[in-house]
Amino acid sequence: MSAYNFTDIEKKWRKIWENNQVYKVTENVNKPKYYVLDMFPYPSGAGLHVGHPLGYIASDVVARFKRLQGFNVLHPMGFDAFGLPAEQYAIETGQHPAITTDKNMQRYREQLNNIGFSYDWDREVKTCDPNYYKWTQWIFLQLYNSWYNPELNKAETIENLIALYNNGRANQFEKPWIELTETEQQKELTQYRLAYKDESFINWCEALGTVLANDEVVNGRSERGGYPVERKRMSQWFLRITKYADRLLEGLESVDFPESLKEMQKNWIGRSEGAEIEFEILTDYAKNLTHNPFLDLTPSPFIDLTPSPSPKEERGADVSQVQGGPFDGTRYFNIGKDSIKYARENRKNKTDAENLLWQNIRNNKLGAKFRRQYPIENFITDFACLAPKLIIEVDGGYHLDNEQNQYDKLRAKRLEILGFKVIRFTNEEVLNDVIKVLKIIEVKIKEDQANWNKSAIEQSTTAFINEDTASISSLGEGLGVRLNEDLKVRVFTTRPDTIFGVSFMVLAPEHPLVEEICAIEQKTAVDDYINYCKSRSELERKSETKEITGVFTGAFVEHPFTGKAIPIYIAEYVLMGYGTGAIMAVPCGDSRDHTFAQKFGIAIPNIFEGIDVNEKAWEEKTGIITNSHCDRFSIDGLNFEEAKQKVLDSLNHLGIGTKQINYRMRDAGFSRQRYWGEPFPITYNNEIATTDPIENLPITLPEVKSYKPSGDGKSPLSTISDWVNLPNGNIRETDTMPGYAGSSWYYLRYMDPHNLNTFCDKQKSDYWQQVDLYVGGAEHAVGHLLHSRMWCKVLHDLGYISFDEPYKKLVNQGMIGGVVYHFYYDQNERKIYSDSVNINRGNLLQFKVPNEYVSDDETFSEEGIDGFCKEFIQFEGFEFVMNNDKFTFEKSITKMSKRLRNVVNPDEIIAKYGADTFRMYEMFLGPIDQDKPWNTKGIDGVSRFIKRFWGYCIDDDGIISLNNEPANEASLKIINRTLKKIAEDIEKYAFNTCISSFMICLNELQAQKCRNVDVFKNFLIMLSPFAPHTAEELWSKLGNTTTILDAVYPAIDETYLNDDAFNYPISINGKTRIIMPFALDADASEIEKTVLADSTVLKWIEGKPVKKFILVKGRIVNVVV
RNA sequence: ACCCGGGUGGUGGAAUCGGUAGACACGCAGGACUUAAAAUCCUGUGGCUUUGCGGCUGUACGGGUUCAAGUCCCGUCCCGGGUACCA
Repeated sequence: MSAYNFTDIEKKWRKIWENNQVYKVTENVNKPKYYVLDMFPYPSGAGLHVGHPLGYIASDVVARFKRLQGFNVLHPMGFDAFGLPAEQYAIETGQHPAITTDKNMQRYREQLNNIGFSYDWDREVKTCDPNYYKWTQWIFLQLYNSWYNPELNKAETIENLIALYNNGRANQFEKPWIELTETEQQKELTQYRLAYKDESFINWCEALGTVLANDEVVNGRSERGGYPVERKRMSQWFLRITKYADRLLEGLESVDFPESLKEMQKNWIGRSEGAEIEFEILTDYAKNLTHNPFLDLTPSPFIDLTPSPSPKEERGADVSQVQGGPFDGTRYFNIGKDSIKYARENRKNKTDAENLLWQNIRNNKLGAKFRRQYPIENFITDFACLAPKLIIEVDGGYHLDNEQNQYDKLRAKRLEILGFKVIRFTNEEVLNDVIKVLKIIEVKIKEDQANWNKSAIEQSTTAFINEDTASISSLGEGLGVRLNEDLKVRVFTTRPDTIFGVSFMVLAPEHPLVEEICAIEQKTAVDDYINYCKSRSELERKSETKEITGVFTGAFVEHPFTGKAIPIYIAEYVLMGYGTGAIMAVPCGDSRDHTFAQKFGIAIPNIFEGIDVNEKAWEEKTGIITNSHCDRFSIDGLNFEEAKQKVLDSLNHLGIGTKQINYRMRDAGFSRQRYWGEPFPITYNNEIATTDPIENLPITLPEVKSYKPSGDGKSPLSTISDWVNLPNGNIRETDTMPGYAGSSWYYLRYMDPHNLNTFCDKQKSDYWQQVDLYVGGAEHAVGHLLHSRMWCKVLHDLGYISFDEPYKKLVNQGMIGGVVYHFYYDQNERKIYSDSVNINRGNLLQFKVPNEYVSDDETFSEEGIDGFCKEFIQFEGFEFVMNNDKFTFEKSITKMSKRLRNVVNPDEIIAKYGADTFRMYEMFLGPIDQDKPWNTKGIDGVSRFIKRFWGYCIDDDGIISLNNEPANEASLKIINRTLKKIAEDIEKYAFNTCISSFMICLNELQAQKCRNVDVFKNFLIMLSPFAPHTAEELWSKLGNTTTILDAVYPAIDETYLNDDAFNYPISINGKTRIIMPFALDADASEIEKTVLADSTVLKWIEGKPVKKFILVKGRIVNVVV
């Protein structure tokens, strides 16, 4: 046979393919389209390693296969070219990142071409190319100029929002829109823009004078150099991705992603459904405490919450405090602070009449929840019931005054507009015959009860709240002034069903209420605790073993059902950034609350039937609720779902709780204080952001003397004054965009890569539509994939593209690992331990060592140690604890990375075995989505296969040794079956079994001595996606003048797929004993007769009676005796 | 701690619906060719047992359902990934 000279063959065809532009693709409406996309690489200096191509090969196989099937296949490649390594290299060497990046891209392209991918390089996309990032900037402007309209549930242009303001939509400044200054208008709009600026924390490293990315920070120190890192507050760009939380979640239903990846995205978004519940604060009562309340909740000593009434006092119900004209019905006011204080005063100094009435109507005594001194709009009502909407006023003497009378009338009118009924009593009426008064109230409640339908209640709970605050507070953004904030703690809980298990409340130490509610006696303790929290760095908070800490505030809330007083604590374990920053603690149902209760000696009321919660909380959502009732309400005997619903309904009736959905996901930071990224098309005029007009795009990166950050936390761009300071006096934004900006939409640019007028022509995106198959690593599960999904939805909402999910199907290729060596070290003792040194590694930190410091015998030579310490100066002066005078590493398999320098280069493999063998071997390694360590051991098997295939088709003189001798039945069977199997397996992305099938097919054909040229032509076609060079060479040797790329995947001849006989395994009692052939259409009774007459079968039956005879056609026979 | 994956020979891994466990390879052992080596080809290769035919056993472990379980159910252990005082 003529030797299989892969080097020549591969070189030859690569050249021909390139010259003939065989991979060029254009929109062709006559063919169905298929879009196969790889996650484009970041062109690092280290070049490709063997892990990269795994996914690329898989997608290339699919692309080539789809082409054989007649699809118009888009299979592009490009580079995610902005990034930190090039910038760091620039800082070190002064080399412009564009130059290094360019060089690296060149090298990548070469390496990729060596593997024989079918990319249309005409469509190459480079994110650092101004012609590309022009459109990244343009999309940013679309984000900036859009807002998310919750009514339409989609993004729309900011002009629509401005129009709403012009039509009287409320704003935070409480003035008509046209009266706002531009700064105020922009401030208002900033709350809605999909791209906005806000203050937030960054990782600041003083020693390096730079901002660090999260993964550049290791254990609270900079990865490079190990310098301390602190959190610094800076103004940063954000993308309002949280508005898309629900749609990103819903969208997952419509796409074919791996379950685990969907799960990750779901967790990241972290939607949790629950309720927000208000608890009224009883600040004053703590002062009267004489004994520890926590151990003594039932029966509560605080059931009577009324302190001795103070002398009557004329309240100035105080028209003067009402700002502006109160009755025009269009403007809303938050209640003034003084009014609230005043309301509190009144709570303390109740009139006798009010007290009497209060004692008789509180705690749902009349079947409805009343509150005292309840502010509605700018009024303070004596008693208010939100459902039914009822207000009871008890009048003192001054109400007889004429002016006041007038005012009362007007106020009653306004309250009626809001849907409230006002009943008015005099002090005397109440004091003389409270029973009569109560009856009147009860009748009113009953009258209204008929109308207690849900929608009415929903209205009632929102109508009296300032529209602006309502929308904001429901989004959990904590902006604006909330009505009644001073009087209530709002908590978020996913377990409203456990409300009777509440025995304390916890606020985050940063909670704004803390200062206000804190009792004087507790002030010192609370301040100390807050200071303690502040002093603790992020590092300490995270690394320290989770010990629960906290402190009592001295304040209480009232339990909405039982009326008992519940102490309020502050504790670090409640985070200000999630939910409302406050929780109702249920120690019997939450382990953290349980620990806390135990530590602070708080009661642990048990509400779970038959479950012991003394030692441990019961966190399951199963079981029956008990001990959960008050006078008029009970959820005893209900399960989780029922109880939750009932409590929610009731809270809703009472107007103190609403269903609430919270998300863990935060808005995405979009600012980097770096050089090598897209500049923002934003300038500032007196702090007001102005967008660059589209015709000015791209805003290109200027040349800069030093790539070092400015040292004050700003990007190097800030040092170029003639770039920063524009002729018109505006100042340019000096942040740059993060790495994910460019990669969030690149799949669209491939469709129309050279368009100078738009990011992607709609006609083209309408043709190519979604990516049919997207292949890439799972490490992008949340970052890149969520961002590009969001961008896609925004572009869709704004009408630029017609689909709202970018990727139809996603396959995660597994990681190909490399060997990594590591050691354990003790930061305090300053010691580094060798392998097999007997020490508890549990308390030590691990450090992975670049491979170059490790010699073949896995030891660390003396020189190695020196070099190592020079590079990793944080270990300078550490003692190396040896084992038998040797330092040995521990070994593991990890992701190949430039940083660990354990990279295996594909070029070497290709030089030795050829690209086709390399391609097939990577596919043969195992399922595409599985992680596997790289080893070259098995490659010989694939290499032999290709050589054998070659040698079987080509004789010693290099002449085709296939012929026209008709193929026999067996050969036609195997080739047809393999054709079917390969097609099926590719659709299933089971590439490893494809390779096995090829081997089996060749083995059989060889055994059958089949050299039929048609059989082998078919073989070549199905082999070509995997081994394109070899297939093409043999294809042309067979006399074909067109490329095998344009061949048609052979039709499968069904007649060869079905056998007419089958070798039945005959088992007796489930154990296979012999094999007997039967025709597939053989009669069942015939088979039974024959089987039971067989001597071997008889032997195993041992004369026992046959109980059952099971025949599964084409599968098995089982005889049960 | 929680949520996802996964656990099959010396190794990588096969095994549509529950239906012959270990396909296809690597490695190893023996043989052929060769002066020799490489390459190539042939034979064998889960474990235990038996001279042999054969038998027993076997898919992390323990139970269960079934005529039949790697596959389904319950419990346990281990490995990998993700997330985390998220209420």
